[in-house]
Amino acid sequence: MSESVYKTSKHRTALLEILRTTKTHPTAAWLYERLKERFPDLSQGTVYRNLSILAELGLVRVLRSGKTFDRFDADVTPHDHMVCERCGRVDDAGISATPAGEQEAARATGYLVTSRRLDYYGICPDCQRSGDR
Amino acid sequence: MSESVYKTSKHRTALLEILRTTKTHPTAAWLYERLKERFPDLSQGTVYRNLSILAELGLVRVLRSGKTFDRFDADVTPHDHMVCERCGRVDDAGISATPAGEQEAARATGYLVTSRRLDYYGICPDCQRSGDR
DNA sequence: TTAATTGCAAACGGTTTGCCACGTT
DNA sequence: AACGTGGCAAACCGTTTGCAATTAA
Repeated sequence: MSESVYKTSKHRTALLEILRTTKTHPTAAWLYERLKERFPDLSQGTVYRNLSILAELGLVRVLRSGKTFDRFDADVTPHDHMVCERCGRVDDAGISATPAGEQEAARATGYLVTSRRLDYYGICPDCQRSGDR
Repeated sequence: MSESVYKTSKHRTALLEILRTTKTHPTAAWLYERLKERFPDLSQGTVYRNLSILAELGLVRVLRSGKTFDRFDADVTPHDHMVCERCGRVDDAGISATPAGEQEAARATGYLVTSRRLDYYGICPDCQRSGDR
């Protein structure tokens, strides 16, 4: 996990491919199921290992969401997220709004700010429709 | 955990008190240690149970941070956070910046936005000082 | 050949939960 | 008496890791 020179691997390549053609910010479990279709004797460890390598390479973003499990995003350009508090779904919120307060916050706290994450929480259209509760 | 009418409890009261007089956004483990000083035969379950009750009552905010464990905040007014990527420390970022993009994002995605969380990531002053790596 | 990759299964670690005794109302 | 609360320990569950076999370079 230190100075490795990563070799290419079918699994990792396929994993990234799936991630890039998926807009739903999948969980590791979902990716595992999806990838297992192509590699029947795939193990969870492989998925987790490769996700962390992809994240290390900056090819994937880890969204540690409000729920207990992580979600992953192959779109590493800065953008915000909408998190549904009912069903846990995560959508893109479009272009990231004002980094306005960033400099101010950095100055006030003395932090060296390298990135930021903005998540909106609410109810997704589907859950609004299927009303109740 | 549904329609309970909570009774007062020394443990819960003390927990909230500690939380309110602490600016460091403690972890459950830290709170457990702290509270154990006052209640020597305290168990972890009690801390977790009470934290979740306090959260349910809106008296505490759960900051599911970039790290693997949660942090808790008794300041439930809207404000953002600075997360140190080196040591995991979490500070307040001061007054929350304008929710400028919020309406736009809500309109674009169809979400009913109820709240948002803005976290800045970077290096805290201490870690900047103790340089290296 | 050499080091990265994988499957497997056990381990990890923070959090949750079932059980029963105790405390509050 | 009725029911929330707490201690204890086991269970949970997403994730990590050690190991031996496999595979890419």
